[in-house]
Amino acid sequence: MDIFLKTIGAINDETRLRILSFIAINGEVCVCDIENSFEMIQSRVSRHLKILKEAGFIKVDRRGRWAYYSIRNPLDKFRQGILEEISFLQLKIPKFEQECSVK
Amino acid sequence: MDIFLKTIGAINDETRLRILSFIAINGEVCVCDIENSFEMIQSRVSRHLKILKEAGFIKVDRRGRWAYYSIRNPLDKFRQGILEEISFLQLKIPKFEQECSVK
DNA sequence: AGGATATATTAAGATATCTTGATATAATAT
DNA sequence: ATATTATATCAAGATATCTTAATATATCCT
Repeated sequence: MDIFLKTIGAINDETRLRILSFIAINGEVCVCDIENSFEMIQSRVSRHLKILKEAGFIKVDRRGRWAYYSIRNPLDKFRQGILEEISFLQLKIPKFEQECSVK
Repeated sequence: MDIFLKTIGAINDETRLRILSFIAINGEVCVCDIENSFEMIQSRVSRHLKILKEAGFIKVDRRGRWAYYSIRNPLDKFRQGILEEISFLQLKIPKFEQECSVK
């Protein structure tokens, strides 16, 4: 129940839908990639990633000073269905701008 | 997109999850049945029903002075999946108390 | 060690959602 | 027509969520 509302709450926000789609499309991305691609301030991105992670959609892999986020795998049927539904939406997803982790 | 967030927003509330389950379990129910069964004031019930209706989960059939709400049928795969998921939650659903439409 | 960089957390204001109580509407009953 | 009943809507306060700016933490580089 609690985790259900957490899951639903996580996708009840357009910013998070766009970030989630962005990750689904681009695979493993670090916080600064999202920051640069979406032109959002860091604390905002970080907060949304945390909510998506706690809702079970994404996982984080820390390597060096970077935190790489990606879709959790395997993903249960319910979240998978949600991801599919989100993929049908006409969300404005920015082009991937790699600025930090490779420079 | 808009309708997606409306759908998600509708189930992002425990009260509405319980009302939705109640309707799924009991079939056609009128506002006062929900009012009595849940011991909630009328305006609150009415508001939540409106949100669930606008999110595409339920429909209303007005007969006489009563408004009968029931699960929309047919229901698309996505909303169907959500309903199923909700049915797995251990929600406290009150016993159906029929007080008005038959008296 | 000290500085720079990437990310996380916190605090405060802005915005949205929920609840209640009051009022409006519409159908029925007298 | 007037009163009653069922439902819907509105307004105001309470609560939750989102955004930004500031600060904390942790890693890397020299």
